[in-house]
Amino acid sequence: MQQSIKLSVDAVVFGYESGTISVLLIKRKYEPFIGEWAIPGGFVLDHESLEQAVERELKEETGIEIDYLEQLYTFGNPKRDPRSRVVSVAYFGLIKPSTFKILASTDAEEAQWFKINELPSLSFDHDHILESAISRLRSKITYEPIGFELLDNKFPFSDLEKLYTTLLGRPIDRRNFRKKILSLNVLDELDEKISKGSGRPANLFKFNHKRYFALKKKGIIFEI
Amino acid sequence: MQQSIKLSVDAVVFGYESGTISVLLIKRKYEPFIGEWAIPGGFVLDHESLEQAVERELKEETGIEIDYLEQLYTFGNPKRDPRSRVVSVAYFGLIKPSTFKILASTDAEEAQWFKINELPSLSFDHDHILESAISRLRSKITYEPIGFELLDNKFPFSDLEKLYTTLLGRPIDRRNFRKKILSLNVLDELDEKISKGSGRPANLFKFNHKRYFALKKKGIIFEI
DNA sequence: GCAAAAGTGTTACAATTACACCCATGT
DNA sequence: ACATGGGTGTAATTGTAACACTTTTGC
Repeated sequence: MQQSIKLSVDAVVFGYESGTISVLLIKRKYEPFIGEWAIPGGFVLDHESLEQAVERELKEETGIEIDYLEQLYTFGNPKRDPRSRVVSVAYFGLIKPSTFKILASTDAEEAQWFKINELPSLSFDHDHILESAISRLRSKITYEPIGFELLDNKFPFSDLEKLYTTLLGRPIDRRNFRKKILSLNVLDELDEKISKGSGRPANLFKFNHKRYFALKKKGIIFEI
Repeated sequence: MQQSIKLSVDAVVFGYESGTISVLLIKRKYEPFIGEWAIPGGFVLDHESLEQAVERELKEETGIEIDYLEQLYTFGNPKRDPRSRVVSVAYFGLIKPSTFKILASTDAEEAQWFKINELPSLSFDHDHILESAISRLRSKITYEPIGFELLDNKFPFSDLEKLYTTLLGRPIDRRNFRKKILSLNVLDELDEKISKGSGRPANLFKFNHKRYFALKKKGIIFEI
């Protein structure tokens, strides 16, 4: 068999901080679309798994190490790359604010965070990939606790609430939300408070992975 | 760039008839795993889209034309094919009983239906792919009306009910189920009855795609 | 003492569940 | 007339949604 299809991976990485969701993009160094913005990614090496390829490319191009990674979709339109046939397996990644802050401060010209409502236009079919990723994030947050992957290990309840209102694009009743989340019993309340300058300091919470997986095994599912 | 990864597609096709779900498998004609059962599929040609490749392979290997097709997942473990690096984009397909019956009757040795609780062991990582597909089918049926793709255009309500009890693996209250489905207002009751030999003849229903897509646009989602 | 964010309960309403008998046909 | 599968309503329970005031801190 003769086949000249190339295989690449791309990663849409989301970060969250104080009410805004951002995506990590890179400025292309090579043709085609040199100088334009694109989702980080690249060709898969013969010996490595797809996940390894994503992680390698992310590190090479943006210096980042990802906290959460899942496969999104494989884009295989024959014309998606103008030069040759390239099929791309797109991934969906999340990072915690601590990582976000480090990266945001290194004023690298090649990699940059963009708020998801201030996106530049992208090369290839990357607009399309990004759209899929955003819609996946929005819907997934309602039935799996991936939101916690966008927050630090310890967080005040209001951060979680703000994240949800941001992603869902509508206000949430604070009391009902808190009741519902706490009733799942997957958060541990810590003996620690955080103050944000003004106002009453908030208790910190921690997501309890063990308890969540135990619930999941029993078939009890997260739902907002 | 030098890359020697090959790209294939595989399709897990489900069919349903009178209380059992079946999967279409083929007996391999070539090495490796010659003579063993596998999911239909093959290499993607340079010029064709992934969906075209799936449809072509399905037709070549099983003679089938699919009623519903969606991408499942891309399997890229470097060792999944013992001979060389092959990444496979797996698809998930559904056919209606009319198609099912035609195929089931042609006693082709190469392609055969297997009930999902009487599966043979499969070559490559196809057990794994099949597992993913089954779990996708089971969960997807609860939030999207793909069940209708497993029934004929006209069907008695009891067929739908039986399909759900089969897939969910538990009994459903007939009255509640009917109430819920009918309240979605996506079924048209026809002026036609069907008799299954004994018992009261059943009214036939038809899934109304237009009405469903209209609902979906408004953000109202299917849920069982 | 006031501005700012955190924390907390109750009631009305909607959705889900449980449950059993009659109906239309074939033999 | 009986066996077989189809069709139907109501009440109890549970879950969801709406809603406003008090508490703790910084300035």
